[in-house]
Amino acid sequence: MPKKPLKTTSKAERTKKNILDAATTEFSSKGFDGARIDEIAKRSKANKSMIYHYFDSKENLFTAVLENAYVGLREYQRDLSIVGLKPVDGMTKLTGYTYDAFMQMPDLIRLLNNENLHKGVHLRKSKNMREMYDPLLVNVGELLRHGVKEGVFRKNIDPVNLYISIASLVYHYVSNHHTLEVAVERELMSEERIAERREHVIDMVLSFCMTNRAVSATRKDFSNAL
Amino acid sequence: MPKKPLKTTSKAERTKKNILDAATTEFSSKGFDGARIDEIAKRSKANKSMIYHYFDSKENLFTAVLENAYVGLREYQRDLSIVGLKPVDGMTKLTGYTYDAFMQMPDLIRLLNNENLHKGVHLRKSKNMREMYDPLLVNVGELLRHGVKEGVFRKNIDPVNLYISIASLVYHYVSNHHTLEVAVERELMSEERIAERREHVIDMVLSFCMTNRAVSATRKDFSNAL
Amino acid sequence: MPKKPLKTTSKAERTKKNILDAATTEFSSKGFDGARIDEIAKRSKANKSMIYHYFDSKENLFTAVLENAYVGLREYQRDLSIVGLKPVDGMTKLTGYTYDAFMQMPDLIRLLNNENLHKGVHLRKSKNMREMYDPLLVNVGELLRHGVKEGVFRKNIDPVNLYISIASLVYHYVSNHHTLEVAVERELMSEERIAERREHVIDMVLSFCMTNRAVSATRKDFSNAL
Amino acid sequence: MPKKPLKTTSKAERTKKNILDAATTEFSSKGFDGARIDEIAKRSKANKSMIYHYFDSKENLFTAVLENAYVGLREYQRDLSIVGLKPVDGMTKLTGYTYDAFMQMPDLIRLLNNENLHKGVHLRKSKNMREMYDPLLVNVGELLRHGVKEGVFRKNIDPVNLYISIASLVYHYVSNHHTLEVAVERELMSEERIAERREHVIDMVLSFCMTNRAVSATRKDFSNAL
DNA sequence: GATGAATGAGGGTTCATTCAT
DNA sequence: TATGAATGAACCCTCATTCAT
Repeated sequence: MPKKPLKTTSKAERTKKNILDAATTEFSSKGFDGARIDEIAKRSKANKSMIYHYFDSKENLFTAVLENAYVGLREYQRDLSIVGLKPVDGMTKLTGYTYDAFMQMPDLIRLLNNENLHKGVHLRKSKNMREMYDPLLVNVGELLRHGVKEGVFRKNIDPVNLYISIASLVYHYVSNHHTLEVAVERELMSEERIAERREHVIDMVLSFCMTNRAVSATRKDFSNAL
Repeated sequence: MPKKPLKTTSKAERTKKNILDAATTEFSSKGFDGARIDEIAKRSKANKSMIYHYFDSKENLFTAVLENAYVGLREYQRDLSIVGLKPVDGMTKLTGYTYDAFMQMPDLIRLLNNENLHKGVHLRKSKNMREMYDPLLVNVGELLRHGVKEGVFRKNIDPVNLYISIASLVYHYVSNHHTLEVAVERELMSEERIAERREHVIDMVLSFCMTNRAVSATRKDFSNAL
Repeated sequence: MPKKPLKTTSKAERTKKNILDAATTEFSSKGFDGARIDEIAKRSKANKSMIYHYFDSKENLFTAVLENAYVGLREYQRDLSIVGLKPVDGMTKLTGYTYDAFMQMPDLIRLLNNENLHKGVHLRKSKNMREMYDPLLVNVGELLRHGVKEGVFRKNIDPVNLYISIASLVYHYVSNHHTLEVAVERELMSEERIAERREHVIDMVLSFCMTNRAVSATRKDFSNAL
Repeated sequence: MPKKPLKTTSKAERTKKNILDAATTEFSSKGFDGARIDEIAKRSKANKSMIYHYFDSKENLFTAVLENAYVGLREYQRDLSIVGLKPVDGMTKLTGYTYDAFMQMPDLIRLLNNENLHKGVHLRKSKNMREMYDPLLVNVGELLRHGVKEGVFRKNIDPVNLYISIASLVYHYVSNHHTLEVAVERELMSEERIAERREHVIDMVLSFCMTNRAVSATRKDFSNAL
């Protein structure tokens, strides 16, 4: 008779997980420098020393958090299947899916912003992350090639820049909505606005890629917006 | 013969300016929480107490820095004239100009990221900044209207979302290039890449706005990019 | 056999106690504003952070010190028994005992002076202290009533004012002896003077209360004192 | 023809006076360590450097303030005349007058408390103050002698201790009313209470001095006070 | 005599990290 | 593996004092 049940996460692992979760919340809401180990300990109900036992230092903990969040994104992205779709449908789905992904992961966005503030040191240090290719990037390339072959997408589109643009259009809206709201004097995170933005981004990406753009018939009239 | 030269900024003002400059560097490179008052003092060659004499608190100093950088951007933007230009030329110039502006102001971008981490509290608190409308936003609206009237731009484009998109395409590249570089395994801030990106962004904006897109004939061939 | 000895105060409690003791010395000798946390840390051999760990702030530490000293006084006072004594004897004992108490607690006196400088904010904030009635006050009332009933004490004496007077006669001598010494050009804290003062205070209180004052036959001759 | 009018306080003197007044307020309300030079400068509308010009240091300024307040008290006391009064009337007047004096000078009381906290260093250092004899002390001695000669006052009363007692009964009430109020749960500084206390103190002093005490017929009934 | 700018030591407080059990 | 106590460097901020004009 085994002492430990097989399929159980050990107490140790649970503690570690709790710490990681608490750290994710703390780091993403306060940034690396604003985050407090004490707070992470309190929130994870772990003893402070445990954090050092498992993660050695604040820096390492941050890296672990970042890695973890990154994996989450990649996993989310890998759930998307565009096989068998026509290029336009694929691009639409891909863009929308990416949009949804980031909308659901504001934590990751804040972590990445922080990482950029620190010039990407943690990301660069982590072998895991460097080796984790981005499915979005691969998919964009794939779709572009298909689309070009079928004549629906323009030639000469740099997939890397397109990838960056899709990410930009999606990411920036979540990342900077606080300051954007002040500039545009409009609330941006209401359900309606979020849906509108989704349409807009897809429209933008397709307009850019397609040789003949089919304008959505259902589009709202913005002629009096400003 | 006057004792004092006429065009002298007072010593006090110079000190204040030095502090503000040093603080801009420090805050934008380390973020609010990572920034050190001691470092600002050292860099500005001012005594630490002077900082408090002129700015009362770290928080206030940050607000002053943000405000100052914001004003810089607005002034830069106001130098742009699109009067008399055709809509397409205007939009091209506007987008390119915005791109250049942000490329030259990485500090501001980091400050804004930080401000978003803190949910925009400083920005919202500052009456000055809230009242400073964004020329880009106004110009985008203007251009869209003209373009629609002349039949070169699509109807039904939301100027606010377009404004956000232009900002996104430009801002994100500067803001997140460290993490993007890891993802796309490409160096992004070389002169060549920066120029390429500029083209790309303009292309994207025009593709989106125009009814009949004129594809740039000189566009590079990216078919083997990935 | 138990691993831990039974009567051990935990290490934490000992540290806390050390801090409180050191703080009492520091606050009572320098006042709230003159007291230095660094000094308290040094004297208590505790790390400065421990002070904040246990007491949160200088203000709270002061309150704790005051409370602690107050409790000390009340405990001292509660040791006094006047049951069964005749009113005059009781009043004599009570006054003398109070005198002795304050003589032994110059720290408390300085703390109270400081508290009065700060308008009693700490005292008023502390529920504990507000609820701690003063045995002296109760006893004075009791004795007066008995004495009046037995005809040895005058009617119409306000116990509150009498209480205050006893406290005044005792307290002021300890509290202000430095300036008094300059005014009267007499050293006041010698054993002899202290004893003399004790007699004087008791005499004063009795003179005030009694209907027929019995003049002490052994009283010194002061006719050439000045 | 003189440049300066003779009987005018010069601007310099006025500045000095303003500083002294502001310093008195500041020191008496915050104590030596709690007082702020900046605050004194602001309140006196003098430049901070002027304070150092006239008074050299915070310490010296405090001494000047104390000296000044002391002189005020002495001057007040010197206005009292008891010549020609019968001993009992004289003692009554003297005590009442002292009571009134202290009631009007809470600032001085706080300064003296502070001085005692600092063990009287400033007072002892000031030759002026050490040489300023206390009229109260002289008068007490005088009255006692007359009273004894006329047979209305007891022999064997130590004038120094009596002097201290009168001061105690008066001073403590003003000095410690904040903490006393908490202890006796009674508001102490209302006009009525102040008047009551005055009666009480006089009664106490006379009871102590007189051979045959005449009990005031108008005395309130306190038998239910507690 | 008066002003405004500057100085530097140090004050209260925080926080990542380690030690002892 | 886990706990609680302790550490020490450093952080933001204050304040008495001085300098230059």
